[in-house]
Amino acid sequence: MPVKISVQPPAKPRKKPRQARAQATVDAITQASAHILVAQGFEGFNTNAVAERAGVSVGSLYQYFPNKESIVAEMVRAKRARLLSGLQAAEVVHQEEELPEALAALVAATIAHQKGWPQLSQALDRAAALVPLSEEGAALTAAILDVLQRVLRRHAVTDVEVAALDLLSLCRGMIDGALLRGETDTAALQARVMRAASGYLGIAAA
Amino acid sequence: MPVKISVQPPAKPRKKPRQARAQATVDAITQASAHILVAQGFEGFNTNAVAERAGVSVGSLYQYFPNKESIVAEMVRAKRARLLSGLQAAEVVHQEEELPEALAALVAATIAHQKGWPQLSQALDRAAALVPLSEEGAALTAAILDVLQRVLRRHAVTDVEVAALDLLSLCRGMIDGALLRGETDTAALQARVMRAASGYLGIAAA
DNA sequence: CCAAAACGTGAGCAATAACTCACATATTGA
DNA sequence: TCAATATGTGAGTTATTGCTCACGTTTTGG
Repeated sequence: MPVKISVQPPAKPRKKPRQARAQATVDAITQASAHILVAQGFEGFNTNAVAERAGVSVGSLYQYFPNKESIVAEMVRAKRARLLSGLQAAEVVHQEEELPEALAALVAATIAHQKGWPQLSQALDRAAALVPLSEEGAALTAAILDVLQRVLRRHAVTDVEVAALDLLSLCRGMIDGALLRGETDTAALQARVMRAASGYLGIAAA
Repeated sequence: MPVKISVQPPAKPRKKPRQARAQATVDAITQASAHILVAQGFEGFNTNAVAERAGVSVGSLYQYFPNKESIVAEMVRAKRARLLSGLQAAEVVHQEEELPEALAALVAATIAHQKGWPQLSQALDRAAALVPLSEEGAALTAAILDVLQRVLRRHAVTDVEVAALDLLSLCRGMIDGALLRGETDTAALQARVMRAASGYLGIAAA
């Protein structure tokens, strides 16, 4: 049994869809992948099942994705990109306000981001650890942390690197847990997360 | 493609090891499983690899575990049992003290529990979602929440059910994140977690 | 000492799944 | 109109892996 190669080029690129029907095929594949990831996890995520559920042939799948990992990698990339947009928007809008308000905006953006389909959010987060991400995917992760660090630094928080990581872990944990057990009152959730985050930073909640 | 059967009896039991060498075999299997889970995740966790790494034959493996899921289920059960012990001990020792001190003891127990081999802790937490746990495993999870709820209730915290879940998510997230990125200063970590938890509960840190 | 029970072995069966390829159909641009 | 290009197909190849079973070895109890 040969040991897994430590790092290999994340994915030899395949062709991009040029016609509308090709884009529809790609969309069907990612949709089907989402459903299967939620239902079965990365275990049980196989290209034959994805193709069948998407209503396309495996051959079509491999025209646009070089391997099954790349499907997940692309989904993770897209999700990270959406979160980053949300956070950047919140950062800009609340640029002039005090820390509690700015933080509240970031937390709200994170909750909104996970709220749509929390099971998929969780499945992708788990799967992200098992596949080689694209360069862009990794860069997005760093950019997300950057936003948080910038906001904290602007408000004179000390030990910004650790604080950003801690706050991200804290929020992810609480939000994920609450949404997965079916909580729908996002205002209440937001308030609870803010109590914890404010306590961490030693400030009063907004 | 037949749909996965929703719920089947978690595991038909196999024989228990009676002689010392049999116990050694079982231990070798769980040790090997730990290494493989850490290195490859539940993906890449296969019985042939486990047996080879353990230095036993697959046949021996299947004498004590009815299927590969049951190996993980047993590891999860054992880990939950250890955490529960730690929490119960902390609960008893700090029974007479105020909430900040009692909470600090619980947090310390949780950190100590994850500290030994954080990668394995994380791998097991992830894998736990993918295998049917034994009844005992599920009961242990409930018991862990119970300890937290008892402590909170004793100190007149409101909304104990939600608070217990939130605190558990919050701690898990922060502790996991910090230990996985190699943090070794557990006292500092404990202080940061306590700031967040205290803020959540609206009390002063210990 | 010896039979029965416990333990250990590993080749190999059957199922699954990643991925290819030879070929068919649809669309486009001139 | 029609070739070039894009897209779609799915049976088949190859490798992996969960698990069994027929058999050998070690330990135990009387």
